[in-house]
Amino acid sequence: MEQLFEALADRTRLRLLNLIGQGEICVCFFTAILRAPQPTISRHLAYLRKSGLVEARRDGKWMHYSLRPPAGEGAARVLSAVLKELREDPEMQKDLALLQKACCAARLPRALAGAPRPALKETR
Amino acid sequence: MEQLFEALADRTRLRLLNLIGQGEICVCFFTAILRAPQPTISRHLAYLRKSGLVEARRDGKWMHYSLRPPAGEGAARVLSAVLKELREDPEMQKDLALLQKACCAARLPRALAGAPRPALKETR
DNA sequence: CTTACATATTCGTTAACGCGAATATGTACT
DNA sequence: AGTACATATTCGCGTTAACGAATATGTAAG
Repeated sequence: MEQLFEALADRTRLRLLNLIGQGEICVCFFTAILRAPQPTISRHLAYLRKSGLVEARRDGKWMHYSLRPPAGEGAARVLSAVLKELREDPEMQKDLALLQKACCAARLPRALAGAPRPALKETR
Repeated sequence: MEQLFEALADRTRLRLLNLIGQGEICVCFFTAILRAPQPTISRHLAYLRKSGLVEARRDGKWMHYSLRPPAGEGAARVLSAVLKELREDPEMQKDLALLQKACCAARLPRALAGAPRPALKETR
């Protein structure tokens, strides 16, 4: 349980989780949306992977990350309360807006040209 | 929000919160139940106080700590989910059992003689 | 096989954390 | 004032975490 909170005790990781909560997303979108250096993103994703919160899937050159709901029922309830609460934060909302925009744009910005679009769940 | 999780990312603090969730308790009970050195307990309580999760009340020589529910509705929901989940952990259950015992014992152990008994909420 | 690109990992440094030991503060009692 | 007790704080240390910079891995394409 502390391990869960260690994983959540970092703003970058919370922003990543907030995005991953929307569906399966590949790394290049994270770096574009968070505007953080790629090694930083990669390290935090590795951290989340080791803590069991997310899982990765390789697709050619791209790595897609998605949420892996915790095994225990209680931990799962905690996590979903966290994800819900995150959406109250202005920066998190901005991140989500950027993700929506990137997802639906007719042409992706040059930094993302060719990248597979994230598969977002339908928004409630 | 990260600050909340930094506070939760430590086993000692989780054990303290688990106990404080039962009602207002004074420091000597924490040291007796967790069997940890007094400065350690005191430091972690200070940490929780600074993070706004608990508040302290002086009563003569004794300091009583109690839960301070987070301001935001979402954060409050997260915390209560956490507290509920904590009770699944064997060590946390053991701590609660020791607390109950200390609270209802006819005579307190010598280490706690004279200490004000915690005011536990009724158990559901 | 070389290049290009997406992603991951390593290295070195700096900052924060948790702890034990020692000490300080605050309160009650005499 | 002086002692006893409950609690808080400080100090020094080893461990861990995050970061930028550099480099390595893996895959696709020519």
